[in-house]
This record gives sequence, C-alpha cells and structure tokens, in this order.
Amino acid sequence: MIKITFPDGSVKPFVEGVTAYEIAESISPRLAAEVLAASVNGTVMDLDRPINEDSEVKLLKWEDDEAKHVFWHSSSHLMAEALEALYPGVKFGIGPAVENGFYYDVDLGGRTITDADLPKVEQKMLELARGKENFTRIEVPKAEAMEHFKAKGDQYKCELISELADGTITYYTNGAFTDLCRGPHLRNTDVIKAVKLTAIAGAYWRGDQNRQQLTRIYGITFPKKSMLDEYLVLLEEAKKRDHRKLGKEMKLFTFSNRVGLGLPLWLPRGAVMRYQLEQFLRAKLYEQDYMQVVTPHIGSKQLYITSGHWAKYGKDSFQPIKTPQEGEEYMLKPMNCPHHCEIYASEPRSYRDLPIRLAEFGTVYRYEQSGELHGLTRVRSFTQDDAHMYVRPDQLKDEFKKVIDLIQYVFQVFKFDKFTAQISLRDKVNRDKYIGSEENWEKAEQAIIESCAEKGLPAKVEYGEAAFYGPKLDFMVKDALGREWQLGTIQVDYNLPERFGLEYTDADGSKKRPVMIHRAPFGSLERFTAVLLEHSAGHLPVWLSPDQVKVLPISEKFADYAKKVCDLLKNCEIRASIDDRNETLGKRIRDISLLRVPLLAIVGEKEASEGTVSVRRDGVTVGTMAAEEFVKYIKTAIAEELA
RNA sequence: GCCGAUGUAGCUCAGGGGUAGAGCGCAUCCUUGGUAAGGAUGAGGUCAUGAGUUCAAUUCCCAUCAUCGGCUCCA
Repeated sequence: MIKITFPDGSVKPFVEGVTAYEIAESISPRLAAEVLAASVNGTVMDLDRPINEDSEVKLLKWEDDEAKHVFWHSSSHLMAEALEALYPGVKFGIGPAVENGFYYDVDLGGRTITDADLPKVEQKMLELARGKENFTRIEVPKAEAMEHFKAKGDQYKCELISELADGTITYYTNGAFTDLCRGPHLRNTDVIKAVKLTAIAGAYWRGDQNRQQLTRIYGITFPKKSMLDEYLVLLEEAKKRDHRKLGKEMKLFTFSNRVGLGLPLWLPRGAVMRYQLEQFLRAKLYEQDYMQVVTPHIGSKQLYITSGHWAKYGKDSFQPIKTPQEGEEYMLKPMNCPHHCEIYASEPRSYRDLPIRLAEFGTVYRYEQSGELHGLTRVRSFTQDDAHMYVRPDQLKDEFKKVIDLIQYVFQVFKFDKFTAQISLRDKVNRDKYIGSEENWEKAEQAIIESCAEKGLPAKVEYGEAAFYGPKLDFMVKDALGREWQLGTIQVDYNLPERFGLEYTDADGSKKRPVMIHRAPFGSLERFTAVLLEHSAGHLPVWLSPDQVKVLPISEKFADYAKKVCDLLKNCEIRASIDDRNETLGKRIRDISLLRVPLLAIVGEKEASEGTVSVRRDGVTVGTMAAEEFVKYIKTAIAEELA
C-alpha cells in the first residue's frame, strides 16, 4: 500500500500502481467525471499513469489552470487529427496550449486554408471528439521514433526528435493520430464539447525568420457549449475596451497616413490628458531630486556610433539626415541616453555629486517594422518618461530599489495590480549580440536579481530579453485581449559610461567610472495611455479626465447661473465647461457619458435659486449640494485618487 | 518584413455586373426640456488606389497601399 496525501492534508492508503482516475472514482463518480488531470508531487500527469510511491495528489478540474492547459493541449491533438483527416499529408510542427486555447503549426504542402475552411475543421473535431477516443501514451526508442516520422515525411518532427535524448521519447495517440509529445493529456476526447477555431496566421518554424513559414491555426475548446458562448461574449466585451476604439470615441488621438504611419496625433482632449500624466510624474521627479533637462530631437550620427546604437540598429532606423555640408549626417534620436551622457560629461563630477539624475520627457523615433504598428502601443514616434541616473557602484542597488518603489507607486495609482515583473537577462548561449565585458554584465545582472530579492518583488527571469548594453527589469501589463505590453523598465548599464568615457573624481582623488541606470516608469506616454484606456474602459480618474465637469443648464433660462457655476469651478482649477446645446437634457447626458466625462453638474430653477448644483458622477446621481461644496467634493475625490 | 483576412459617407455598417443605402454625427428650423437618444428638413461618397476582363466594374481578376489578427522584431 502507498499513502496518498490530498491538498487538504488528509491521507488515504491505496494499492501501489493506483491511478489518479481510480482515486477520483473512489471518492465519487461525479469527481471522476469532472477530473481532467492530476498533479502528482507537483507534476501534472495523465489520469491513467500509475502511482507507485507515497505521493501528494491534487485532482485537477476545469477550474484549475493546469487542467485547462491539459484540456487545450489535447484539443490541439484533436485538431491535428481532424486536419490530417481533411488534408492528407499535412505535416506538423508544434501544437501547444496557450493562455486562451491552443494552436498547431502545420505545413499544408502548398495548399492554403482560409477562415471559410475552419467550420469544416471544427465539425470534424466535434465528430472525432464524440467518437470517445482515448489518449494513449507509449514510450518509444529514439531510432524507432525517427524511423516513424521519416516514413511519414514529417521533417519537423524529425528535427525535434533529433534533439531529444533516447529513452525520454513518448507518443500520444488519439484515434488515427499519433504525435510526438511529452503530454500529459486527457483520458478521452469526449469531454471536449465545444470548439471554436479563432484565427489563421503565419508562424516561422522554431520562431526563426529565416526558416520555413508554417500555418498556425488557433482555437479554443470547452467542456460545455455554454462556456464557449460566454467566452465569445467576453471577447466582444474586450473589443469594446480597445484603446483605438476608445481613443476615437473619446476624441483623444488619431492617425493620418498623410502624416505617416505610426505617428500619433494627440487631439486637444488627449493632449490635456497627456499633460496631466506628465505633471503627475513631474511632481515625483521634484520629490526625488531628479533634474530635468531638454535635448534636441536629432543628434549627430557620430553620437550613435559612439553609443553602439548605430552598429546595432542603424540599418533598421530612420536613415541619417543629410545637410548641405558634405558628409554631415544626423539621426532622429531613437533614445535619449546618449544625449544625457553628454550632459553628464559637460562638467567634471565629484563623488559627492552622485547620484546625478537627469530626466526628460524625450520624444524618440524608431522605424518599427510596418507589421508591428499597433494603435498607441507600438508607434514610430513616442515620448519616453525617461531618466538616467549616474551613480557610484556603492549606490547602485539603493538607487535601483528606489526606482522599483517609484514604479510600484505609479502602478498602484493606476490600479495596475496584475502586472508581472520580468528580469531580462542575456541569452544564455548567443552572447555576441551584447556589448561590454563579461564581468560588468555579471555585476549588472546580479544587481537586478539582488534588488528584486531584497524588495521582495516576485519576478520571472527571461534569458535573451536584455538590451544589448545591459540587463533590465521590465514591468509588463496586459491589454484588454490579454496581450502583454512592457510599460515600466529599469536597466543597469556599465557600458555606455565606458563608451562615453564618463568619470567622477572619487574621495581619494582618483578617476572612477559611474554606473548608469536607465528608467521609465510609464515606458512611453503613448503605450501607457493605451493600456490605461483598456484597463479603465475609458473611465479615467477625475484628475486625469480631459473634461472633469460638464455643467448642464436645464434650459436657456439658466445659462447665466450655469456660467456662474462654471466660472467658479474654473477659478478653482477644475476643468469645467458648459453644454448648452439645443438638445434635451437626456440627450446631452448621453453624449457626455459617451465621452466619459466623470462629473455632471445639472442646474435648473431649483439650483439657481438655492445656489446649488445637482451632481451626477459616472452615471450615478450623487445629490444636490452647494456650488462651493461641489468644489470641495471634487478636490477630495482627486486627493483620494492620488493617495 | 512574413502569413491570413478586411477596405462602401466624419463614425458604425448594409448592399451588389447596369455609376449606391441606413443609423449616428454635421447644418438649418421647430421645440426650452429634470438625469443615457424630442421633431422636421438638408448637405455629405471617383464604393482605398492603379491596371485588367466586360457593351458596362463600386461589385469579378491582379497589383499596390492601408487597417485588423498572428509571426518575427522591439535600443
């Protein structure tokens, strides 16, 4: 007998070789029907794998993310089976589960598949699922696996197998389809009750632009039809929060092909909002002893040759600007750091002066690939809330941790509570894409890892995500559709100070090299605005709203009083205006609500005679209050938002 | 840049081999309204652009451009 420990701490004996499914059955038939996979000593496994020793077992149901993962991974195999039935000879790349569903990369061998073909595949999948096919697992020797896929002509699987160690190779079979796969999988296809194939896309084999492009088919499946319907409704809701749509509705920003691709135009209302964002950060800069600087939008090409950016990105950038002077070339600045380095170098620095913190809302220009442009999240001209700190080595960690605090404060104010922190380090293998010494990289990476640990900030480590001059700590936030965007970033850099020959005089009179921290809490005003809009569905905090108050006179008769109220608000530095259009009150309220103006002050006969306003906030009637009291109400609301 | 889809009025969209429609918005007038759409009238479109097939193309074919979803990239 072996002892099985359950998540609630209870322990039960079972015969050796018992399966998780049998354990579930022994508890209740209902549980056995619902269980999808099992976690055995922390590893997710097939329900039919025998358990041979004392173990901690958690039975996983749909509610568990690991179970969804297994469900979708098995669904990708089901789709593969359907594709093989409908498109004989199709070759398969990889087909994993993803956050919302699954995909499979396939090579259709010259045939094309379009959206119109997807319903056919969906039907086939459902038909196969109803056939109650078991997923069976077998272990195979490497040579046999290689032979099998070679015979099938599937070079992609052969390539994968060639990289696996003999003795670790397993197949999973469902119906007529056998796949090289580590698993785990469902017991049977019949729990897959609803299927939606969502998209067709091109995807490079192994993520390599220089290799074959496969067709990636995305899908999602559910154990109940109603869940699919709910999911589709949720998707529709998410699309309504798309910042591109909200930007249009709220009249915040636009684009013009005549101006150029990826070059955002901030409309008056958007500009007000953006200015508020800047002011919000400026207050922090002042508090934390940053010094603001202003630098030009262009810089000599030589500047970027010095920094190393020309060698790395030169050919993919907006190309150098020529001048009437033969041989003279300037670049639109793609980042602010080189300019700031020259400001640092403009006078001799003492160890007593450090840290020196140079901040700038710096607009930069990057020639992003056309296929990358996306609303305000990926543009070719954007403004970084940038700063560079030049610190002594002994100050590095403290300074770094202060920036972590700042970013966490910013995220908290904007209620980005689901961000993830990512430590972006060098690629483990390919290191020739980075500049600088091994020793400095090691120091920089350690500084970040230790700072996070000391701050108690949980961060996942990603290799190969570092900037070419140094490692980063990135703060990622998801958009309405679950796509992750990098907002805040903090980078440690030993390299640019070296390239620019930056120095300070230490206590003993010797020349030392400062360490540099790059940091941007928002990342860019554009991307931050985009993500903020999607998070808030356009319902911005009062302090940030372009229009904070609309004053609505019920009819022309109260125009004078409305003016009086509006003037009072404006004198108190509240962004207020009057809507006295020749429309019914209901109509005006509706229009203003669509613009997401947070506060309405409605004034009619009663209010005019009493010196009051009837207040409505975010669609809810607050009540009637004296005009002066309304000012206090707004000030309090703003103070609370920024607390 | 690559794969796929899409492109009709300022916006959201319908239509379809015989040169176009709705709602909203806009303009004018009526209406002076109590918490999410009052009424009437009117002005807006080379149907993305270019070439092709056809007696005839906005519609079909091709190319280009742009947008959308992915991939790759992201200083």
